Amino acid sequence: MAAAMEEIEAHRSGCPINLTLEVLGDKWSLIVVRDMMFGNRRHFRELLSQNEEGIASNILADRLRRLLAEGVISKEDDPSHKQKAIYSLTEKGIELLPIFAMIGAWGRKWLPVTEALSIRAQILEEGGPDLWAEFMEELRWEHLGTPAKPRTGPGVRERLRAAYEEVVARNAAAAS
Amino acid sequence: MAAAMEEIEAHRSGCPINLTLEVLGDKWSLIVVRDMMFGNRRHFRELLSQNEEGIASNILADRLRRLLAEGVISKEDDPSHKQKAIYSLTEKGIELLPIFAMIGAWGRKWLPVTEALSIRAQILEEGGPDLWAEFMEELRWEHLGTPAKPRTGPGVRERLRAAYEEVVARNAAAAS
DNA sequence: TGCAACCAGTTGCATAATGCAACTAGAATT
DNA sequence: AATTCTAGTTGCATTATGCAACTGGTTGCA
Repeated sequence: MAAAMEEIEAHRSGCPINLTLEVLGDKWSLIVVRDMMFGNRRHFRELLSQNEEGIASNILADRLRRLLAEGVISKEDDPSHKQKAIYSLTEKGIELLPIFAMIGAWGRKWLPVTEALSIRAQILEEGGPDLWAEFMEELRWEHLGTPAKPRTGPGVRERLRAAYEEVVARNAAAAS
Repeated sequence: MAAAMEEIEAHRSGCPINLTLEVLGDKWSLIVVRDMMFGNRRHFRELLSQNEEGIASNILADRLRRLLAEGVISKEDDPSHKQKAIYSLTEKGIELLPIFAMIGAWGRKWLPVTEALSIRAQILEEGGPDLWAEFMEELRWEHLGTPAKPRTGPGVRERLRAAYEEVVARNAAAAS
């Protein structure tokens, strides 16, 4: 009863949009998940140093802590290095992919995106729910250790990465 | 040139997800848009008093100002009342609907939502892109003044509202 | 004409979140 | 033994949020 009351009073409302914003409604949480999902960053230092937006280490530590508490990500020891922690997406985190796809599509249409950084969003938008499902299966294999189906050719993330590299290379050539 | 530099330096990165978070990445902006979209709140006092989460007037004023500056909403005088302002969604704002649908679906699956406040998300999820398109057409008519197609029966928002009322009534009956 | 209710906010102040730079402490590498 | 790599922490300044009271004007009604 007391626990139930606390549960109720801990939230502004039981609206799914509000509850989602209570978990992810800030400027950094989804950036961290994005880097894990699309950039395959699994360690603290990768998330910190390779982050495009320049997240600060204390903010990153705080967000990892919160996402962990919310069950969006999980954390385990890296057997190859006693000090290394491996962060993984949970099923709850993996299922954020359709939200990213929609946000990416909206941002690409209405905001001043750069070509290189929005090519992934474009591919994800054009691929539609089938591609999202394929990517989510790939993420389950990588992050949850579920058995992977036999696949021919590169995975979704690899295709997204290759498209990104291609744009970067093309722009570099055009600038010279 | 200087303006272009400012444009570039004003953003953390040109990633569509990041740019979207710069506009909507806080705990209140999407709540305000949600109330305009699903609750048909068009005046300051409606948004303030009927808000489920208890938004404060200074926060509401600030968010309306920002959303206006970002072009997500528009503002005009109410001809029937000199002091009344009417807030409307722009096309940019209306096209947030698929994001709301995805966020609603995720929140409904993973967070402690209440039945009454999540029935709309359920209907929107079950209706899929066709229902979203129908709702967006309705919003264009209401907010942008585009000519409405002839329609038989209640609109999408009305159906969502009726479903909500039904759950509330059923729960009230069950509690007595 | 006067008064209450309504309108869109603003103001002041306390608390919380963010951002930056430097720093810690243990583990692996050379 | 020294350097580098690991995941963070700490202190401090700035900014955002939240609450409650308040403002200046408008409208409706007696």
